[in-house]
Amino acid sequence: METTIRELITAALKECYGLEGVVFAVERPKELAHGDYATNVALVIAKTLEDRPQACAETLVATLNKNKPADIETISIAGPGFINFSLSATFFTTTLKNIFEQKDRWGSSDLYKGKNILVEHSSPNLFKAFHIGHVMNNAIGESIGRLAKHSGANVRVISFPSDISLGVAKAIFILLEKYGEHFVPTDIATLGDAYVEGTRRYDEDESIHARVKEIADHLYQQTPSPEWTIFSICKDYNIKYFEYITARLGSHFDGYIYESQAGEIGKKIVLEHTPSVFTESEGAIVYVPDEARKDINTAVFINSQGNPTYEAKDIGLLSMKFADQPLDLSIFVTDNQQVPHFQVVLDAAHHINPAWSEKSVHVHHGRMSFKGQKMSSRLGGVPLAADLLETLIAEVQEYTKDRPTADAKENPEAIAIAALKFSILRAMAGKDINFDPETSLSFEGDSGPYLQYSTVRANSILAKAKDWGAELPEGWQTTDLEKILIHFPEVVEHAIQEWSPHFIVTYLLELAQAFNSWYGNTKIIDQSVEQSDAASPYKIALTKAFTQTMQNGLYLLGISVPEKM
RNA sequence: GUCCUUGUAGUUCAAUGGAUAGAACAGGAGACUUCUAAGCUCUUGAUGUAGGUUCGAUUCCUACCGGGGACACCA
Repeated sequence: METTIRELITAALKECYGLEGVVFAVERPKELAHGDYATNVALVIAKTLEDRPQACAETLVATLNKNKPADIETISIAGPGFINFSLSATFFTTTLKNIFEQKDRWGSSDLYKGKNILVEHSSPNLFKAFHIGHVMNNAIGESIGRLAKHSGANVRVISFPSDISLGVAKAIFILLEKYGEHFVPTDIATLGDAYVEGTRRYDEDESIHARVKEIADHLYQQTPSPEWTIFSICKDYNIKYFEYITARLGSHFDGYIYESQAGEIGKKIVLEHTPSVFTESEGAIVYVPDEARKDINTAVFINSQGNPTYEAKDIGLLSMKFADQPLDLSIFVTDNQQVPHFQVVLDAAHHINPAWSEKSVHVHHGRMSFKGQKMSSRLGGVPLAADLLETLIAEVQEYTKDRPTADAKENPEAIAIAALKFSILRAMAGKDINFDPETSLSFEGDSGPYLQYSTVRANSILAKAKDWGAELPEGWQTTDLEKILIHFPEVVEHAIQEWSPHFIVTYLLELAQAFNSWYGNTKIIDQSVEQSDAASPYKIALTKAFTQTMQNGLYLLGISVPEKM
């Protein structure tokens, strides 16, 4: 519909003024009272035409009215010269029918139809605990992966685990010392603790440096040794744990690229492009950006020992990503601390293969900060993902305890995860999130559970409903719910264009509020009467359209809908 | 010091340069013999400071102030 209106206006501009190529907006007005679509075109052209915006609007509206399709009811002028379009009732019923036909595909777009998109997110540092920061990355990455799938593209989702590093060598040192060479991990905490302890010991005790470096060498060279054996076992264990925890959060990965693999390839590529792209400086291989680029730092790609740094590893990663398949888009998700790093890497990569930088999209999110002492008193330190989930699940169970409608067997984890993901995805990615469990993880008001609850309640009506139909009842007054419903595909498209899940969140809140408000004032089915009122089938259809839209939207956020709540 | 980023009610978040800056939580009030009250209705309250660009600025530009981050051999 947006496209139709746009074309209509473009034609009118040409007819009235002979104007072409005017940039104007067609959008959903903030106020529903202002109609279903609005355009600022009159305000835009008023200046070049040296006429009053209202006068331009009047001329345009006269022409628009002549060519008006049946789906548009009225075209009016308002405020400083906006042109507002109100749609006919038939358009809403057509949309409802579309929703029932398209089902799970309702709202999906074809922006990247037939393209190949690779999404990388949730890249863990093996041996380091999966904490709340990873949850944030996972929530955003998972949602972007799902948005990509709704863009018509072939999507592959991968993760880039950091496996071998000096830090891991420190952890192995501790494990060998404490448990000997026949160590077999039985829980994830032991590994995380070893990492922390190793880092501390390395800083305090210089006498272990030589041994730790030897361990690191053996890992890099894959030398048969006790450390290599332990490392291999622990790496498998960590990956299994990573898969377990991300599966609980709703993610699945199509594959992994390990940092150790990327490092070797990256080093080779960097050496091949020295000195054409990279230069030698003080024994290291560095990249010096163009002088005009003040926003990019010089960075070391291969250190003076001849080992690839993080930068070279990312060059290797880029090469591997683009080697696997012809990619149209490569999206990777990290926190914004790494923005400067990737600016250097992509700038350097452009000189090696322009596609690597041109087709890469870096989605960066803010970091979680914690409000006061509350978080630590509740969970202790930086919360691990698993601990946070347990705490939330316990709270959900407490909340649900006295609710007659909730099934005792109902999955409280789905509600806990919804609360968590909502608090992350509601905000525009890129900004830091001030994480206050008391308010951020609410089950009431604007929250994940609110969205779930609205859907569950509507579903329970549908379970009782019999006849339904999208035929418009006589004298039906179009509701806010219908007016909001029709915009879902545009919202999804916007979220895809910006790779911003928060547009979906904002929209679903608005939609759920409209439904709840309508629900509070309307009887949808009347069980006391033998035959429901004449409008009932349509109301049920509307409810059905609502739940379908909510389900599709929540899917894009990685949030599932329970049976009962 | 250089560069990047951010600043909106008491709090957590919205607002492609547009119409009266929206929600939610917290605070105050209320309705219901009704399909799930995690709900609904009403209410108090905000654009860091100073300039500039224009028909119009939370949005763009400049300076300042306050957060966050990066600045060569960690990831």
